[in-house]
Amino acid sequence: MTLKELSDLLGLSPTTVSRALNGYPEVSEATRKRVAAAAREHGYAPNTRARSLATGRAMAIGHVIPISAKHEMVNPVFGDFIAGAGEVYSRNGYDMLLSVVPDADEEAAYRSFLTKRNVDGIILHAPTLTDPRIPLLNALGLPFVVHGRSSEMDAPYAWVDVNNTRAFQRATEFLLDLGHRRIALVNGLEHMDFAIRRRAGYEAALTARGIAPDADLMFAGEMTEAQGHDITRGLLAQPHPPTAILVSSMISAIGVRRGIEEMGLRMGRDVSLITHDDELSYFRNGADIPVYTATRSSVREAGRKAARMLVDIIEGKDTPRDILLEADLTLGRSTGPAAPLRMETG
Amino acid sequence: MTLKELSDLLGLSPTTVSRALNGYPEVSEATRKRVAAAAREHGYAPNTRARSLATGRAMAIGHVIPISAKHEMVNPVFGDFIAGAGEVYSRNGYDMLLSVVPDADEEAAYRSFLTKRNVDGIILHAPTLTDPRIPLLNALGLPFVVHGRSSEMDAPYAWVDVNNTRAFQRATEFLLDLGHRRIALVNGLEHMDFAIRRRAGYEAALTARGIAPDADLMFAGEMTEAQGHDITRGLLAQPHPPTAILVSSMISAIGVRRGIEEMGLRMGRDVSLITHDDELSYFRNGADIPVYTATRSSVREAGRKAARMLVDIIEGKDTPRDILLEADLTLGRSTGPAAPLRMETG
DNA sequence: TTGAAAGCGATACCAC
DNA sequence: GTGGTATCGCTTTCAA
Repeated sequence: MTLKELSDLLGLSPTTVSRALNGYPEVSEATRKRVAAAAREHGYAPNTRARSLATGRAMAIGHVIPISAKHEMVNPVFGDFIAGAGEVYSRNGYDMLLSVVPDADEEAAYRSFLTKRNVDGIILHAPTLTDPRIPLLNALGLPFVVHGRSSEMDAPYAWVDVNNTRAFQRATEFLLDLGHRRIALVNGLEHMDFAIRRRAGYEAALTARGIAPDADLMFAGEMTEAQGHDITRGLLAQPHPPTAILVSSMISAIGVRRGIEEMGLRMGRDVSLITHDDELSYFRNGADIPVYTATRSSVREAGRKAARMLVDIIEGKDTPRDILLEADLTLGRSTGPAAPLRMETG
Repeated sequence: MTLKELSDLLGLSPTTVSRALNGYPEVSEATRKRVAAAAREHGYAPNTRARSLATGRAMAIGHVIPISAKHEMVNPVFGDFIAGAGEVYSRNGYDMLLSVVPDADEEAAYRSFLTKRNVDGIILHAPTLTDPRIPLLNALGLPFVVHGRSSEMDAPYAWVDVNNTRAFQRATEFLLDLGHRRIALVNGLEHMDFAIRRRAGYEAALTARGIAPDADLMFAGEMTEAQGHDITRGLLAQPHPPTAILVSSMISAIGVRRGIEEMGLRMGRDVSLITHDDELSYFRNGADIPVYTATRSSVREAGRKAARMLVDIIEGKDTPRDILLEADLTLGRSTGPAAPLRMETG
């Protein structure tokens, strides 16, 4: 069913039917009702391509998911972010275009979005400390919102981020409060902005208590099961192993747990663990003090916020240009008795 | 830069330029070279929307990601599947359209793809035992490939699946070989086809050894951290707890591990664990016998295969209509000494 | 309040 | 081997 067919059916011109359906004011209420009814009855929906050819708007938003050429693994938080963004898009009539590219080909992907004109804007994922994609997109004139920040980039850009620094600072403080002194950090690759911030939070907490960050306890790498596993085995084989481990990713944490198990150690007694984006990562001590890190639900919320921001920018609406989400674990779900992250005092 | 502008520049007609760019045979080699050079130089790329309006083909493929209305969680395997599919699409000039919808609205999403005509085909995710979307898509006449199967559906359809039955049968046999007799199953929701198959494999292995499947050890639910956690705490509090747990999902397994830790038990001694889609899930006994389950890499491979199949179907090429992948853990990565999944004999 | 007609940017048929 | 032109389905200006 096309607009023309529908209008023939109604004995109206395509013009009028189009106006009725798109809420133009000059159509009489009676006509509008009649048109809407017929459209519904015959299951009419405008052809997206024809519409966007006519309007010059694609009604689609692009997400470029960079995947590591080495490990070919997709960070699972993308799934949650995208789910959040998708909600907002569908409510606003936008499609979501996903482009999965090896990290090297990213620039080509953006240019292709521009030249093919199939998106009205894009969401930038996984920004580095000084991300070259930001000036690129600014130069291309394609509206965009960054999921995360690019701290050393001075060009202005819109962003949505969780407070990584604070999350890791709080988590570290919490472990310190329990009496831990040797706390390891299993982090993402440190050209990533989020990883830098996480380490900064971790170091700030240590330093504030007069503990010098120990390079032997700090690790950065791609967040895979194998990474967590290998690092943990190495750590726990040291003469002075850490008593607690702070892990940047749910996936790495799987490996960390495996490593601890393989060494025959017991969680919460021999070693304690805080994971950043695990939905179950609520850790409480006896006094019910929450630790702040990001859960998968909060990533989803970030997706919603970023999509909202981008849609507003595209449509010329007034909108804040940056949002910092406090990823508060009190949002997390708490079932049954909590595991103590205790420090052995014996 | 549009086709018209480019052709004016070259002193040719848009027709000729279009033909040159699209590899039509009647263009002279000289012209083709000249056109290609000019196109490259001026960064010309055809407007996707105009092209697909003219050809009637969208050059895009839709994925509908259903999210549970209750938990709002996205199964992380989608990320891996989509990464695999994305590779194939971009190599073949297709875009990927993602539609994230609450499971209730799925049918509307398909119809909307059809009426808006913005995809040439779709990938169906997470099929149930008799999935109503299959006859729906058949009726709509939209080409599709199912990621998984719908066992009790008799209509023909194309699919790509991992061998869930065999994976769980092998994993169970492996635990039985180690001496385990009380093996729990933490499964996905059992209206899902994959969950039914996994249970079937598990039960087949038990039955073959003369062990009657015990309903008290079998659980089905949404695969979240909380699910694994809650079930595990319940299981381990029983008078006769299982000595091993077979878990359908990496995410549930995070909760299972938490549960085991919280009960103060030791992995591999008090309880053993096999997880289905964890990249580190290579488990070996002393004799280096691999256990077959699906890793994230194999899901990615499934994504590639499904995309390839769908593209071939859309383009009218000859292609197999079903592929069963053996998800072989020997594909998995093996670092360091493996953890024994031993059975205590004391 | 409604309609006719000109694009939007490509492809494809038909002449030459 | 090349070019003119209708066409895809819609929006939008201009007239009525």
